[in-house]
Amino acid sequence: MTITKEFLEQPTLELARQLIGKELVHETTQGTLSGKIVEVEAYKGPEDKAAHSYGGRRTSRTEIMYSAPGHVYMFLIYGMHHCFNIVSGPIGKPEAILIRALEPIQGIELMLKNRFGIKESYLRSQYRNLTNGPGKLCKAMQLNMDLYGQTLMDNHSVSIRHSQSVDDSDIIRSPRINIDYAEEHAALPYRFHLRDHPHVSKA
DNA sequence: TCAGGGATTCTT
DNA sequence: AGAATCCCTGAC
Repeated sequence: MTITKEFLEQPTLELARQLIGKELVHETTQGTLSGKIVEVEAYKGPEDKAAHSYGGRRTSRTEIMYSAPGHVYMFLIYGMHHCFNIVSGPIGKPEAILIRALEPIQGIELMLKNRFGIKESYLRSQYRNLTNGPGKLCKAMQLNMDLYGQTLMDNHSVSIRHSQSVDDSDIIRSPRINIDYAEEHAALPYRFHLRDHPHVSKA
């Protein structure tokens, strides 16, 4: 069962928490790809120095963050890697949640092909390395700039499904990764991940 | 118009 | 620890 508008309208930090354990699904022409969300980070709009929308920055890149929750915010980082984000918060408040790691569920062979181009024997050893980072999961799941501005709801190619619920005691909250430039906001506990899960990004 | 830097990943 | 690699942003 797919998530609802009401689910997406939760405050950003609660939505981030609730996304842990959900299944991210991408229907491609080559098949269905999906994975369980095991790590996310919240970016809280104008008042968060780590956010692209800090200070109300509103450009063609960040524009979608000002729209309704549930839109897809894609961006390219370091000239090479895509990152997949879900717009959150009320309309006009530019918040978003970065999906940082998945546990592969469906379409694992295609994901391996997308990531490494190869080969059955290579598979097993690389399984844990398939989607354990924001750029890696985009490559594996074929998430790219074409998805910018899509909605997670209206029968688009990307969606999120409910799965088994996750207990609070299995979730770790900690500071976000690679945002040293955010000064006093670098220490905010806006990262959520499953405890001891092998597909959480290392850092 | 242009220089600087980045919500990363892979290799050395 | 350093490279790859290029779009976005803000300043000039």
